[in-house]
Amino acid sequence: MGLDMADGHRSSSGGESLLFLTDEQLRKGIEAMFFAYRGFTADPDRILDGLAYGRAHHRAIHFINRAPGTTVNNLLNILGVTKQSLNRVLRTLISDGLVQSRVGRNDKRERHLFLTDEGRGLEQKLSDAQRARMRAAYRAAGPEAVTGFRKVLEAMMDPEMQGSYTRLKETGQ
Amino acid sequence: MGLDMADGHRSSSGGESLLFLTDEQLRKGIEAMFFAYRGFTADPDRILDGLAYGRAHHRAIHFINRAPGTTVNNLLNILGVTKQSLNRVLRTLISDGLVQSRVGRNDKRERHLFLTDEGRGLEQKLSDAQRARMRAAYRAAGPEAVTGFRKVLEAMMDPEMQGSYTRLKETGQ
DNA sequence: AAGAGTACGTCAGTGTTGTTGACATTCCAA
DNA sequence: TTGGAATGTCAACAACACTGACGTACTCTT
Repeated sequence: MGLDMADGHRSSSGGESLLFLTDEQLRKGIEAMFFAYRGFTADPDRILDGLAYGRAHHRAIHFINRAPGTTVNNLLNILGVTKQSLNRVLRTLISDGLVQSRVGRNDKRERHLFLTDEGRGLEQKLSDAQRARMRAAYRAAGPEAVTGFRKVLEAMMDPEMQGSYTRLKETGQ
Repeated sequence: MGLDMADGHRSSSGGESLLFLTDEQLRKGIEAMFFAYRGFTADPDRILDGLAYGRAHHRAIHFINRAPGTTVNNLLNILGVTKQSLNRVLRTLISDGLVQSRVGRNDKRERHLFLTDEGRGLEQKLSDAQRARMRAAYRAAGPEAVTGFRKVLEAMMDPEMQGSYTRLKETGQ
């Protein structure tokens, strides 16, 4: 009961080599996610530290760049935070001249969000850093590993988020 | 310059199929990490919500369970936060009777940390939830994908954290 | 034209989690 | 035994999430 956890899934029935589903394997995966996510955010965090921004600003900038003209509501769904929380971030980005907010043409209640040149500048800096690490990891692991990596991550998302992810992947709108 | 980013790595030289290193592929990986991490923490977060605890408490409980008798300093290095931040979390866990802190025998400055029965109970509940999602993802993706998944994640960690990860993996202390 | 509903912004209050700074205790080595 | 290093604790503060309530502007339905 101490360290060795009940290992209820080792070689259950069938002869299908389900060893990769043991609790030990799963725990390794959990810890790998934890440590890897730290590395994943470390480089952008260092850049943001100098400025008055945080991870929340990075996320907003990333997705506005990804889907220019997106509405506040849209962004809200993607980021999964409250509008009050997002608003605080957007307010600073807009007043600092990194993001521009335009009133909708069809529906004037909506605000469409765009990066300014300055905003794109910061986005580049951040995503260059993040891509560099991702590229190194991809290169070290090889193409097949990358396929598996993405497969597992997609299966780990909440279904609605799988939707957001796929939609972004396909259309970019 | 809007959506389609400069794609400086497509089929560079050699004939080695480096298509998996395009900026587009990297960006997909980045977004996959973002959405997947949300799913990864969602289930434990829901459980913690009811109690007065957060993600930091979960992390502490996880690694104390993983390495019983670990010192505060040890835990500090693994978690990558300041000792003051960890201390607040430990204080509530100890006063709530989930964690026990014993003064070191050799070095009385050190505190060795253990889960109580109650602490182990919560740990089980949390890790059951997290493992269930991980298991579903693993099963959906298949064994080869899992190998690739872990490979990429390990390459993404900071080197020091690779150390912590491997050490945990091998010895379990 | 009136009323209901939607999209966005804001104010106020709260909780978790990170930070720095100051400080007490303990150990070890000069 | 004294000074420095290691370890852990307390206090105050900042970032960023949350809820709840409200105001404004606009759209859609009847």
